[in-house]
Amino acid sequence: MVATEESCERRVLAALRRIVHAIDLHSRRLLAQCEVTAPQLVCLHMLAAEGALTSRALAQRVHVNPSTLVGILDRLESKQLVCRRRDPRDRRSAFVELTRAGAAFIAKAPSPLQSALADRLRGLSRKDQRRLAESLEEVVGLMQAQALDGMPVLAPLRFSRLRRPTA
Amino acid sequence: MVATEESCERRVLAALRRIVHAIDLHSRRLLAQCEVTAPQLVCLHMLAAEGALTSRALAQRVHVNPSTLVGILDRLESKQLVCRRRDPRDRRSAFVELTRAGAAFIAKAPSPLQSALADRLRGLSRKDQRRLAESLEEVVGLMQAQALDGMPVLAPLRFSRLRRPTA
DNA sequence: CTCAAATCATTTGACTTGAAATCATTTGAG
DNA sequence: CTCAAATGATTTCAAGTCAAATGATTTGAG
Repeated sequence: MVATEESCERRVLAALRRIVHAIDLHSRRLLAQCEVTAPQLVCLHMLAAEGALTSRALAQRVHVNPSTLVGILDRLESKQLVCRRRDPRDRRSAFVELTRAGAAFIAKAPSPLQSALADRLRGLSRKDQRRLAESLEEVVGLMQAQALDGMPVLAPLRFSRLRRPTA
Repeated sequence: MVATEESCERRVLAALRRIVHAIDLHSRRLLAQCEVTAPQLVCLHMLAAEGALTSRALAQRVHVNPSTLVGILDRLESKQLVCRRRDPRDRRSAFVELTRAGAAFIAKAPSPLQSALADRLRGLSRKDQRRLAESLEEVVGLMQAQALDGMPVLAPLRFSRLRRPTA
C-alpha cells in the first residue's frame, strides 16, 4: 500500500506547500525580531547591492509584481529605511534608494534566508552548494515551463546521487 | 567573480522566491480556468481522499493555519463545493465535507500541482520521483529546523541533481 | 506642434497567509 | 453541581501576492 507515483506527486505538493509555509513563518519571525519582513529585507539587500533603482527595476530583480512592491516600499519608507525620489529627467520614474538609516540597518541585518538553511548551506562544499542551488532552480524551471505557451516536451530528467555531507 | 558561498545563498533565496511566485501564478491561472484556486483545490483533494474532516484536522493536513482555512472554506462553501456540519456530539467542532457537486468537481479537476511539473514527475522512474520528493523534503526540514528551538542536529542532506532539459 | 500610444507608478480588488483576540461549548477540579 | 480552564471555530488585523484599471508623463507619428 506504499503509494507509488501518485503519492510522490502528493509529497512534492506537500513539500512545496510546506516551503511556502516555512517562508511565511520565517518572515513573521523576522518582523517580530527586526521590524522588517523577508520581502522587505530582500529589497533592502538588493538596494544595498545595486544602489538606487527604479521601482520597475527593483521589482524585476526581486521577482515581485510592481504593484506588490508599492506596499513593501510604503512600509519601508514609513520606517525611514528607503526613500523614493522622482527622476527629474523622467518624472514618471521613481528611484528608490536606501536612506542613511537603511544602509546602517542592512549592514547588520540578518539574511532573508532561514538562518538554519543559510548556516547549513555555508557548511557545504562549494560544489554541493552549487548543486543544491541548481536543483532548486530546476524545479523553478519546471514550474515555470507551463507559463510558456506551447511548451512542448522537456528533455529527459536525470538524477545523480550526491555524496552525503557528513552529519 | 564566480559564485562563492555568498552568491549560492542568493541563488537559493532567489529560487525560493521564484517558487512562491510560480505557485501564485499557477493558482491565479487555475482560478481563471476552474473557478478555484490552488489552496482550495488542495482542500478539495484532501477531503476527497480522507472523507469528512474537522476544520482543525483539515488545516493540519494541508499545512495551513486554521484561521486561513476559514476564508478558503467560506469560498468553497459559497460555490457549493463543500458544506460545514456541526458535530452533534461536540458542537464546537465543524465537520467539513464535499457536497455531491464537490465530489463531481474533484473527480475531474486538475492536479493542484503545475501541470508541467506533474507531467514531468509522472515521466520519471519511481526511484527518481522518490529522490526529487526527498530533496524537497530535505529543504523543508532545513527551513523548519529553526522553528524548533534548540534544534541541534539535522538529518543528512541528500539532494539530487536535476539535469537541465536541453533548451 | 498635437494628440494618440507607450511607459512608469500607483490604486483597487480578490485571494492567501498567520497571530492574537473572541465566542461558543465542553471538560474537569473542587 | 459549578465555574474556571481548555478547546474548536471564527473574527480581526496586518502583511504579501498579482491582475486590471487608473493617472501622470513622455514619446513619436503625422
